[in-house]
Amino acid sequence: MQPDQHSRPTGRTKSRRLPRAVRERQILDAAVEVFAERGFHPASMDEISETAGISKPMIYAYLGSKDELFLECLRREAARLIDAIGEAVDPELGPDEQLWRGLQQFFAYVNEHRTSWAVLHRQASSQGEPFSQELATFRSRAMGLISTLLARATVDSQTPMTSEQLEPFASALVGACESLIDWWIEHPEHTADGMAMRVMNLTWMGFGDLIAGRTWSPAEPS
Amino acid sequence: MQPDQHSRPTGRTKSRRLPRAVRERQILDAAVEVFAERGFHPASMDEISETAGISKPMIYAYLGSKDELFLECLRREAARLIDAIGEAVDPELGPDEQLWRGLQQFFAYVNEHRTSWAVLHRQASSQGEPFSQELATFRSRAMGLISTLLARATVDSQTPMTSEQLEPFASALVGACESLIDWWIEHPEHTADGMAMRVMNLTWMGFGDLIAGRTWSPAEPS
Amino acid sequence: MQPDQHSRPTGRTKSRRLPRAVRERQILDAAVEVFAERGFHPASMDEISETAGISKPMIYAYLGSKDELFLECLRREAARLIDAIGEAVDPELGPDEQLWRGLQQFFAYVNEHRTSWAVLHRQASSQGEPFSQELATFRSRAMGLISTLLARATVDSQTPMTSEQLEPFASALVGACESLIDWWIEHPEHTADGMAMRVMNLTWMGFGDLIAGRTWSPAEPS
Amino acid sequence: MQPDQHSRPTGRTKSRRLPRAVRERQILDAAVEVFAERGFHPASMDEISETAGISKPMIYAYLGSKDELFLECLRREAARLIDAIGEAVDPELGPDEQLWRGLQQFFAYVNEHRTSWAVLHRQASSQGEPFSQELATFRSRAMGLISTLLARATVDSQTPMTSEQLEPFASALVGACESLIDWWIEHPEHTADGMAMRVMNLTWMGFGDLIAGRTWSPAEPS
DNA sequence: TATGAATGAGCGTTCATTCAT
DNA sequence: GATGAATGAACGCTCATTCAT
Repeated sequence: MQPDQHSRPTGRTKSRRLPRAVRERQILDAAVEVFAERGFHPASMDEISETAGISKPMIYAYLGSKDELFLECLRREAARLIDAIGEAVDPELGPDEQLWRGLQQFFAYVNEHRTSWAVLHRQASSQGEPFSQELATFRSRAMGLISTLLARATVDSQTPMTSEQLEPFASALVGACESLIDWWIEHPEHTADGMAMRVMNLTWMGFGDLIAGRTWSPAEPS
Repeated sequence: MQPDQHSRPTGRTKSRRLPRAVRERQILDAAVEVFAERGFHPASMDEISETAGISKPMIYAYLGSKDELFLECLRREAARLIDAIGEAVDPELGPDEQLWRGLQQFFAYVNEHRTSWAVLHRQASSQGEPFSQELATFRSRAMGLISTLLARATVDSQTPMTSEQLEPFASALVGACESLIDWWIEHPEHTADGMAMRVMNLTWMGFGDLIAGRTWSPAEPS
Repeated sequence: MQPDQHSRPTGRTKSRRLPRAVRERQILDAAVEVFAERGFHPASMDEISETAGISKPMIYAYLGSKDELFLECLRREAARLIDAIGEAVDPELGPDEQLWRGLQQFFAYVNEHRTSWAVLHRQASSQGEPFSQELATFRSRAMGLISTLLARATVDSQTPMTSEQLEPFASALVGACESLIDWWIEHPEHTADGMAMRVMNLTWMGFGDLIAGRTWSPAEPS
Repeated sequence: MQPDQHSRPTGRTKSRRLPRAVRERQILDAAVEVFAERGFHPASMDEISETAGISKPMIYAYLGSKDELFLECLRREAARLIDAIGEAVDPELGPDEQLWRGLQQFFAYVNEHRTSWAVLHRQASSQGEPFSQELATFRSRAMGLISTLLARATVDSQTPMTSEQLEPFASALVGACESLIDWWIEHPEHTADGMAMRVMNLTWMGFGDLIAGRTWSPAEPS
């Protein structure tokens, strides 16, 4: 019926016999793409295997079930994001500058990896137990960074706060960022730095200061 | 699941042949419950019909397809939430007090209607176009309230801000609340007012003030 | 939900309490219309009841199941067609004139009652046993008329033929007419008489005569 | 049902994992059988898959939806019938002899493939647009053959007729054959050649000649 | 009498998953 | 190692039919 539809477009004839690591990367790339575009349930293993250019049995052999595949996507993308942010923060700086750098990097990363973020955040949060659990792990790592940072900043004040007390604030900060990204998608004319600045103004200064005309701005030439 | 919700009027004695409006409510109640527990796709019309105690054909006759049913759930729950919040705000008060009342009511409502909130927020945001559209409509209404409120507050300041400029801050505020709810679920020992207070401290005062030991608290006995 | 959609368009307020015969006619009219438009299986009892302006339980009370309803449609429409044709034939005339009159009337009837014909012929012939049986009954009555007519015509010839021998020819004649109607639908510019003439030319004269330029035409002014 | 149709090659020893082309043939065979026996709508994909000895998903993978499957049946059977007839006609012969051979072959084919014919004709003609369209295509090909044949025959006569003028006659001829087959089914004692002869007598000679005792018969020993 | 309300049963379709080669 | 072939199980949806009022 369809006689000559074989042979992948990319010159690789047959493309067989690749090392396992490469295959796994191909599969995960395709999976992230398809999960991001369709959502977890509507994404079919058929489409993922076609996108990856690898037959379904291979996917099952390498990554297990659809759930495990999705979890693996989650872990990889989360690690990438955390790494990107971690590299940007310099513990020598003041707390507001550290937060600022982290936010800068966060929005820059999301800007460049929209699909990753879609998989990571929106899809994972809405599916049941195994995934939201994984997402929670990632989130708590991000929140841990933030609350530790803030805790250190209060150490010398009159009312030092434990990192545990600061956890809900970190959570709220993360949520604020996630929500702002939705707004950003509909207002793409703003820059990543502009978005980070908004978060600083809201969470460092607060509406009280904003209303009074006091805003936050980064220190002299970064 | 919710033991004393409506209490079958006639002690389960074949209370069939109810008027349409009643059936529609039963169906929507069941649908919200099942969608919240399973998520949109995994929720099956069979389970919804069993939960509602009504056969599937009636669901289709009254509410249409699964998509339409979900949309209707969304609309009802969103309207309820918005109403609950709207009733709590008194335009005579100062902006921080208004925000405070709104947040109080919001967390109180969510506390009492966890399943509604799950349907409304997490499920709707992760499914495709027809639903995220509906959710956006609801969200923008909430954000409109907030940004208008803040805009009025800056009118007399040196740097008045338009409600449009304040929109991203409103979006971030909403996201912060949503995220805090996740944290709350894992720390249920806190009260709704405590949660609202945290949001006030973050968004009205900001980390800057928090670190310096300045916090927000409601006006004298309300 | 839809508060004021009652009250039939036709002034009859409520239209209740009509004699049974009238109800049955309404139902059959609607059924023929819907069966003709949709086909037997795709036609739903819901649509029939809506078209008739009568609730479904009434249909079941008066005409029985969907199958029985369709059979009743068949019987009524077949009787009408046979009657129309029977009235046109005058046993005093010659056989070709009788055939001609019958065909005239047949095409005239079909022209005016397309939906009836659709129900009668195309739908009935393709559904299973109970219906094709009914259709066969009708057909054999029509074929009986024709073959009797032809048999009488051969009585005085050298090779008289029994009406039984002529039956297959009658069947073929009926089939030719049915098929011509399909062609007619796509060439509606032709008149009913023109169609009848074609049948006469084919079945009375035959290709042999046609090719030789000999055609049939009705007797002097009818 | 048909005992000696293909004879499972390996005596039913789990002969799974067959190439696609073979499976497609099996599916189409089963589909034709079931569609013919039950009709289009009452035929269920379940029964087709059981009859074919193949699970439903394979049917969908190979042939698409129920509609597409039916269309494919139509195309295959129509092509077979047209081929069978086309092979029988010899353009060197006179027009009546050509028609005679074609009819001979037609009745012989239908005699051997009753189910095919049932699918082709009765089912396709009564279902909606996509199918009657396909049937019309097939029919017009058959009619084209006939009317061209007749047109050539009149070329040298006093009143030459275009193939377009002859189209309705061809249509009627086809309908006559179809209807005769119904009669044949109830009188199976007649031979295929006998049936073909009846058509010749009706359409080549006409009732006029028949009544007068003039009949058609094939040329000397064929 | 007349009907809105109600359902059992079934259909077309799809998908994650696994054999057999 | 790699894949085309294959399926059990389920899902969304509809329909003919009947009950209770």
